Amino acid sequence: MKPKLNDVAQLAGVSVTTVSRVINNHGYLSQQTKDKVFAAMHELHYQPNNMARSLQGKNTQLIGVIFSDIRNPFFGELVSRIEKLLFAKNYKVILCNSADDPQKERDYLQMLMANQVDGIIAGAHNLGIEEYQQYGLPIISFDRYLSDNIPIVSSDNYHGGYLAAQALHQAGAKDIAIFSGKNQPGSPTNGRLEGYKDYLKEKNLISHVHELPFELSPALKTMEIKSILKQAHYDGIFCSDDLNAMLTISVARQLNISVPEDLKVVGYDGTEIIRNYSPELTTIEQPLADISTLLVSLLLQRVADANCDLEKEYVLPVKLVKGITA
Amino acid sequence: MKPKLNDVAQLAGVSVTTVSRVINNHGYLSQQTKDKVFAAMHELHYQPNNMARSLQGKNTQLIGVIFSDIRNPFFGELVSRIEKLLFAKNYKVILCNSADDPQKERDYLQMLMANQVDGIIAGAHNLGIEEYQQYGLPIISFDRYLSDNIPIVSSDNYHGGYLAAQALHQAGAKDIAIFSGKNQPGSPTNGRLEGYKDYLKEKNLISHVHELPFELSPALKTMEIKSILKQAHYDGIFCSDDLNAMLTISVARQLNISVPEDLKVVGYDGTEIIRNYSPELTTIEQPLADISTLLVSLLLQRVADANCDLEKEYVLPVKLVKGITA
DNA sequence: ATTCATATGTCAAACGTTTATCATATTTAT
DNA sequence: ATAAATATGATAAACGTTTGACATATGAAT
Repeated sequence: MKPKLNDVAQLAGVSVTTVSRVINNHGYLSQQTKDKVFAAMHELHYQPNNMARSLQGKNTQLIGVIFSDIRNPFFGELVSRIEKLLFAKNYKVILCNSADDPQKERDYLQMLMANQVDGIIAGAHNLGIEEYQQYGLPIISFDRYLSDNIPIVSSDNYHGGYLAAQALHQAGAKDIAIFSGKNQPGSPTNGRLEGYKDYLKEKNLISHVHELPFELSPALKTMEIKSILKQAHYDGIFCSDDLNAMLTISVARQLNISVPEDLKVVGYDGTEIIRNYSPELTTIEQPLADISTLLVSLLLQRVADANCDLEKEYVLPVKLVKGITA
Repeated sequence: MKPKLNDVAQLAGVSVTTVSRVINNHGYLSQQTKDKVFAAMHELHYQPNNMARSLQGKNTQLIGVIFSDIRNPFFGELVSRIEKLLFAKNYKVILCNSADDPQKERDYLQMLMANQVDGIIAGAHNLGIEEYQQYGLPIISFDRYLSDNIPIVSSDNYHGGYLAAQALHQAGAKDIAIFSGKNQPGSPTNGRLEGYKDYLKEKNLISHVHELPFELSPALKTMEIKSILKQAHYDGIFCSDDLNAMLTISVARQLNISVPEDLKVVGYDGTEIIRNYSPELTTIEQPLADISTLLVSLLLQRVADANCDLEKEYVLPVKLVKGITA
């Protein structure tokens, strides 16, 4: 059997009370006793049972992290960073891939509650999840409105869209389209779309909006892109994420449209993996380090003090990363 | 306050015992009572406290999943699949990125113990972690020997290396190098290396082994690759993972070595993201769906019965995915 | 009329910890 | 010498749930 508090106490020749005091650093303790107890804990490979501790009212040190799917490199990097930051603060991450399935997201929320997580970082994008409000749990949202008292951290999507359009235009493009995600109300891609539109309006250019639903498989997206590129003759395309940009560039090559000479492309996200392994792509970089740091820091503030005053929205600046595609 | 068993009981007008019996489907219960109880649970948004349940001896339904870093698309996809499979079986994943840091891995193991996880899937690659043996916890390992009683699931690295060399050779290459990871004993890349070497030996070709340490940044790897490509004149390179292959191809382009005409390249891993977004890459595909299914299934067998008989090693077949780079 | 399966209740112990209360030493400072 | 600070222990309640023991009631089958 796993060693318990009592076993440690016996081995160390002290009372359970004392062992517990050592572990929780509570009350008066001599160095000698601490040493004895730690030695015993070590010898037995003792690990306090977190279930029992948390029943007693201690934090579980568990944080639920909900995103649609870490296979998307953007979420992969974000979750990886969040995990690293939380680990450093002695928290553990329960990973929840919602797969853009509202029911799965709901189920996960319930599970997280049942597991007494201390808080949640949510970047999954299903609207109408009133569940988020009903649990009085610390929650911070990434890039999505969830409810009035849940702070949102996001990058400056509007400015990103604006910058992207500007980059295409300044690189010489005149006929500039956007391949955006599905434009649900409250979705972050809306900001990108608006920024794009506003820039074009300023320059008296016409905007061309194509929706490329998130959930399409790459093969279907490829078909869709191919059909668009064949019938319209854009010389600039702003893709609302880097993967779509990669696809667009690859389709263009297939159609003998040379990038960037005939067609300029700008992506969005700028993850490490894209910057490292596809440095040719011009893209709008979201500040992932700052985003994750802020998400974690805000959440831990709320965990420490459920009523602490936080802003409703934190918008972090984006920047253009020049490759050669625009 | 969160509703408890007692609150549900009162609302439903039954005893706590009955509510608990309903939840655990234990003993005789009328449909009417069940309905009343479920209705009350629903009305109160009741969620049983898993901490209390697991203290009582129930499973936590928590599984620790340790890999070096989900930013690597291979681990990202693997973890994503594992998460999905476990979720379907009502398990939750505690995500552990060991970052190739033995101390972090050790700390994580302790944390997982403290959190009473029901089992662990480990794909982190730090040797000499005797900790794995000392906890009597169900563990399944991916692609790495951990200890005698821990089953290993892996793809057929040897055959993968063999296939890769063969593909390069059959595409016309004669001077075939391998860019492998660090060749620690027991590391999976060893198999790939051996397969590569054996194929070349069969064909009376000379093997050229270059180690490209995992932990190098892409920029440093790029430098390294550049220097290798400049001084040697290989016409075929087997990279022991797809990201290195991407880097190699991109360096080749910079040096005006055209792929595949002057240099053929084969990668390893064949994740969805690579196949979808870089279909030009010829690579050895690891069967991620089967790997994750097997990892989860073996683990759950061990969770159900700690002493169930499992093989020491499960080797799954790989296959060559033809792109245009070889 | 008796037995048996079904259905529910009361009560209490148990899981492993934390923590408050009280008690009792031993040291240190005044 | 006395008070205060330091150090430890014994005991027990509490966290929320499960489960076994036991009691009791209803309805159905014999």
